[in-house]
Amino acid sequence: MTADTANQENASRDRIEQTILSAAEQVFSQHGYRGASLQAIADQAKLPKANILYYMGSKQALYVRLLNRMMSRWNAVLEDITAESDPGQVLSDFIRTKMVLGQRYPEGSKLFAAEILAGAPFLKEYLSGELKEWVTSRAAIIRQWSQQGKMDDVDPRWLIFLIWSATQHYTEYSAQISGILGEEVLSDADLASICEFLEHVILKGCGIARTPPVAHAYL
Amino acid sequence: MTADTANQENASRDRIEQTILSAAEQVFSQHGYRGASLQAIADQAKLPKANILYYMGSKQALYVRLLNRMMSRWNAVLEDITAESDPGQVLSDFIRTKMVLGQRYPEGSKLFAAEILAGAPFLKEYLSGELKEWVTSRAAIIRQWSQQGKMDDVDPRWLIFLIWSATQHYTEYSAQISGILGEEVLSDADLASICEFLEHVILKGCGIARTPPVAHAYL
DNA sequence: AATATTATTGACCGATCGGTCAGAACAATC
DNA sequence: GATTGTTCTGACCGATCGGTCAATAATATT
Repeated sequence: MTADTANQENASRDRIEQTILSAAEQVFSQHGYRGASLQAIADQAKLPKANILYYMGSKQALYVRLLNRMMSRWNAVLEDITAESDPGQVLSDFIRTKMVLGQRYPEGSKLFAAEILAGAPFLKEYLSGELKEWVTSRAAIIRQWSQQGKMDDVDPRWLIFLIWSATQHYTEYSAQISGILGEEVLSDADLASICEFLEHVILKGCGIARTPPVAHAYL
Repeated sequence: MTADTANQENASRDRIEQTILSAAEQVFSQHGYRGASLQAIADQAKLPKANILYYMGSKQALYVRLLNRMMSRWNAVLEDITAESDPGQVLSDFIRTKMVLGQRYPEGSKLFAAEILAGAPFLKEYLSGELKEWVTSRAAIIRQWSQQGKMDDVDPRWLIFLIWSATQHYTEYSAQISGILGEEVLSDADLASICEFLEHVILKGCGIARTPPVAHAYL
């Protein structure tokens, strides 16, 4: 096997795997792990069912792989904040980043939500390990901001959960939002309006002076 | 059938139906409509599978019945607000009521969430009908509050969604919250702290002067 | 006591589940 | 062109799916 053909083969394999992962993400996110069937995933990917198993091994392996892919997308968020950071800037970015991630990977977000609803059987370890550390360390920094008088003395954990829930809501409850607003998908104007609202309420609610308004390219 | 025996029979029937509904709510809320099996529900209820179908007719009928029961619990929320109401009092109550409802009916809340995640196949009509009207009418009142200068000029729809998401989060993501906090269930002190936080941030964030602090019995 | 009604459930139905496997089809190496 | 290795997939497996049904048991009505 030459380097050329190896690359070609791998590229072909990658393309097929991406097709399967994308199809599986849709089905799993809608119906959860148990509710999803390999046949439904195969239909979505327009491949024979046996082909799915040939590439992914098993239903569980496919599911875990999707979870890991989604988790890895979150690694960069709020990675480099310090006690000296500007709370307004950081929280603004946090809100916008989470909002963009949700809009960019709606199926991944819903997949995560379904996993949590089922009691997080495959993510228990991650939640009580990595994610707990993530929250603890960020909470410590936010507490320092409060002590420095940069913001009100609120419980940082509840603040993080608030931003999580508020942003996640618009992807996971998209069916509800659409039904209520009467729009099939949120327009860019809606998204901008929502970001603006969340920043206004959360920053003001935490007693943070807003950083000078900059024109954000949030999508 | 005498009146006495009729009551007795109906009481017996009611008790069995409640057992089934409760068991089904647990299973459906964890695994969604497709992921739930009648056998799992029967095991949970400690009844033969055929008995479930004898009382409920079909899987779909059982599911729809659960959805309706959950929806009916929400009917009273924010029912009697007017342009003259005090925003601080109303939003405070809204936050606490939603928080209590989520804690009181965690399985029902999760059931609803799973239905929305699946694309709301059984609730599309409700969302774009009753619920849309509910939101529209409340939004109109909130807008009047803004015009009267009682609060900032924020989009009332985003405000309603914010309160929904923030409160719902603690029931639907209970597995995540537990994992991160390292507590199996939220303590009463945690709940009080969360309510306090949400009121502080949301009211202040909307420019609403807080109503004099009253000792609330929120659970 | 006899009869009618309702409640209960094991056995079974066709369909679908996740997963296996043998062999066809295809491509790379010699 | 023969050989080797990889990709692909129809056919099949036992288990489970939602649902039916006939029988039995229990209860009401007469």
